[in-house]
Amino acid sequence: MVDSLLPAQEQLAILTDGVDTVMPQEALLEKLRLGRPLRVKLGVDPTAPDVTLGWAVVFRLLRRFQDLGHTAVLILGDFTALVGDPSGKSETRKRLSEQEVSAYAASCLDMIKDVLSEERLEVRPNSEWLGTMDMHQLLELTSTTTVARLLERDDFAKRFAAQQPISLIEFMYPILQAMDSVAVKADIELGGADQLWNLLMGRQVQSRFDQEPQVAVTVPLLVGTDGTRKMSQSYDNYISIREAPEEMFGKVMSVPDEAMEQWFLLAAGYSESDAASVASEVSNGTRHPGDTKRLLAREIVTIYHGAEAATEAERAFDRLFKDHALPKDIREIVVPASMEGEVFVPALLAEAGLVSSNGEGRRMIKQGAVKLDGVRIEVERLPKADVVGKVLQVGKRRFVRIA
RNA sequence: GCCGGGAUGCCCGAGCGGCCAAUGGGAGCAGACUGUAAAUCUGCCGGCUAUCGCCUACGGAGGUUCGAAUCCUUCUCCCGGCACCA
Repeated sequence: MVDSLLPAQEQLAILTDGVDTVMPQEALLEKLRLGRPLRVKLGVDPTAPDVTLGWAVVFRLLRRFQDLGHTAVLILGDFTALVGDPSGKSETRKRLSEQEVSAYAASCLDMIKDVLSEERLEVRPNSEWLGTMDMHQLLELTSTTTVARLLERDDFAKRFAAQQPISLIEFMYPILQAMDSVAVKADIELGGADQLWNLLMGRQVQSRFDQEPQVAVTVPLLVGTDGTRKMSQSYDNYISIREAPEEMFGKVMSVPDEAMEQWFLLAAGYSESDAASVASEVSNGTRHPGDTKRLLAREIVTIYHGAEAATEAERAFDRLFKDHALPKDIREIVVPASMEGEVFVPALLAEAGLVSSNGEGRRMIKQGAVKLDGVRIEVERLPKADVVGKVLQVGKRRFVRIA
C-alpha cells in the first residue's frame, strides 16, 4: 500500500509515457494534485475469450495507476457486450448471447489478473446498474445527448453517409457505457485510441449528472503480428498473454520490422525514449534487426513468463530455426490399427492434427513440406516399420513422433 | 403494405441453363530466398479417392428441365423508393 502519493508532476510523467491522448490535457494534472487516490475506470467488454498483448497495453497502463496508489475500477461490460460496441465497425455488429458473454467474462477476468494488482482493484459488472434501469431512467439518460452529436462520430457518420444501417441499439452504446462512468464516479477513464469518442461521451454524461467529468486517457492500438491491422482475435493476428513461452517468442519473431518500435513501446513496456533509441539504432545500422527482434521477444516473454522461460524459449527457437534441429518436446501418436503394415501418410498427418484433412496432407507431401526424421518424403504410403519411432514433420514447425 | 435491387467458397467479388468446385483479388498454407522481417518468385487453397470418379456447396424449401449458382414458385433476411401511421 502506498501511503503518500508521489508528487503530481512525477506521476504525470510516469502515467503519460507512451499514451496516445490525454483529454483534457491539463485536467489530468489537476486531478493528480488532489492528492487522493483517483478512481480510474477501464471498461472491458467480454466479447472474446482471450486477452491479447494488444489489450494488455491498456491494462498495463491501469497497473501503473494502481502502483502509484490509485484505484482501478474495472467495468465488466456484461450488459454492454450484449449491445455490442460499434466502434470502428463499418457494419452492424452481431450480438452475443448471455452464455457467451459470461463465459468470456470469466476467462478474461482470470487473465487480467496476470497484469493487474488485486489490491486497489474494484470489479463492477455494468449489468448492476444498466440491467436494473427503468424506462424513466433510460429516457433521462438518452436526453443527455443528441442525434447530431452521435452522428459526429466517424464510424456512424460514414455509415450514415453510405446509407448503411445503424441500429438504435448501437446508437445507445456510447451513452450506456458513459453511464458506467457516472455509476462508478470515475475520475479518469482509460481506453484504446479508438475509444476516445466514447470516453468523451462519458464526460458529457457525467456533467449532466452533476459529476466532475473524467479525464480521458487513451493508448495507441498495437498492430497485430501481421504488422498492419490492429491486433484482434477476429483477425487472428494476435498473441494471447497466456500463450506458451515458445509460441509467444516465435510469434513475436514473425512480426514485421516496421512494427518493432511500436511493439517495444506498447508490448514490451519500453519508455518512449528507449523505444525510439532502439529503433534509431536499428535504422542507422548499429543494431541488427533480427537480434533486436530477439530482444523484443525476450522482453515480452519475460513479462508474462519470467526471464528463465524467456531464455528457454529463445533456446527452443534457435534449436528449431537456427540449428534446424527437432524441438525438445514432441507429441507422440500411435499408428491407428487401420494402418497396420502400410501407413497412409496423409491420413496419419490428419489424425495427428498436423493437417486438417487427408487432401491437405496429400498436398503438403506434393509440395515437399513433409519430412520424416528430417528427410523429405515424396510418397504417400510407407511401410509401418519405416515410420515407427521417427518424427514426422509438416512445414517448419509442426511435429509428431510416431510411437 | 406496395414497387424495385440483393443474398455466391474465410473475406471481397465475378458468373446469369451445360465447358462451374465455380474467373479475379485479399487473407491463409507450403516451397525457394532469408533474420520464422519485408520484397520477390513458385505451388496449393471444399471433402473422399492411387487414377477414373464420387459426394457436399452458390440464403431455406419446393418446381421446370436430359441438365440449374444461373429459369419459376414460395419463405427468410438485407438494401432502397413509395404508401400507411403519427
